[in-house]
Amino acid sequence: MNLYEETYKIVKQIPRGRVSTYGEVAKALGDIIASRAVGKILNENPYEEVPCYRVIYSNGDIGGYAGGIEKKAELLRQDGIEIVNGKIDLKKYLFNDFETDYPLKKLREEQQRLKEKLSMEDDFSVETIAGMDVAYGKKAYGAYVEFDAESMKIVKRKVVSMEIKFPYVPTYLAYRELPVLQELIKGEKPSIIMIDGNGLLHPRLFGIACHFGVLHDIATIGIAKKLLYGKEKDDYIFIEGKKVGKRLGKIYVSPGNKISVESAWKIAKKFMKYAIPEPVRQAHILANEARTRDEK
DNA sequence: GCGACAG
DNA sequence: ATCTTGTCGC
Ligand SMILES: [Mg+2]
Repeated sequence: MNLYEETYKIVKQIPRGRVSTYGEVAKALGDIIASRAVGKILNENPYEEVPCYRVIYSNGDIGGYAGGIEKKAELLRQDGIEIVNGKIDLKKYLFNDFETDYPLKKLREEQQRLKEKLSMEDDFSVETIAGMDVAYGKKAYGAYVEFDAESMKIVKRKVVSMEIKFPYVPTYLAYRELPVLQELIKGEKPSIIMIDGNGLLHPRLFGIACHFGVLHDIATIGIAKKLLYGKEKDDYIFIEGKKVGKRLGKIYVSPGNKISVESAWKIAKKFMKYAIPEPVRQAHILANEARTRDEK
């Protein structure tokens, strides 16, 4: 699923003389949480036939335009739309009767379905611990760094790159980064993988670490630098009363698959040298080096 | 303008 | 996450 193309397919439906909003387009994609992503996607619109200038703020303000806001206003006036004091009357001009199959709703349903395959019981060995992360430029660059658990030394490094097909949308991070991680894991079989992002610490209890863990039937740990969701109490994070993660200094550790909150936290702690566990930190550094080398 | 849901 | 550079208003 390419969310860029899905978005262009929707925006293309806005007729001349009407406007829609970033939020309405996001709703047509299946989740209003993607409204900022819609703005980003339209900013990169490569298609002449996709009238991205017909998408404005939900308060009636014109919003941004890569070719300048003045150009956007001019194009809208050419469509016959009145702009009064920089505002457009949405009561009069709003279009939201989109034909769509709500792709984000389908992805949400997939998350719910795959969640059934999750295991929260400890079921792992501790021989090698890998970290994975992705950096972005024109393309996505993924890095895999594997540590030997006893010597704490790096035993393997790997980098891949591929086209970006999905923007960052809160709670759908997996759909942006999973394709890269899938490519990275080919031929590798670490005991445990630490992934930059959340595991259970997610509104649907299914962050990228869970998703990857289920897909590959492997033990995973989510390592997040900021709190996405949940209530914090005494270093533990709860979602609807369920303990889903534990704070480790400035970061949030949550189980992905085949591991408990406590075990995930202990493994992460063992690899703490700076603010982020070494496997993830090294993967982050390596991914950025790959991008810089390739694009700059 | 603030606050706002990982990366 | 990336951009991209100042020292700051709030
Ligand atoms: Mg990352």
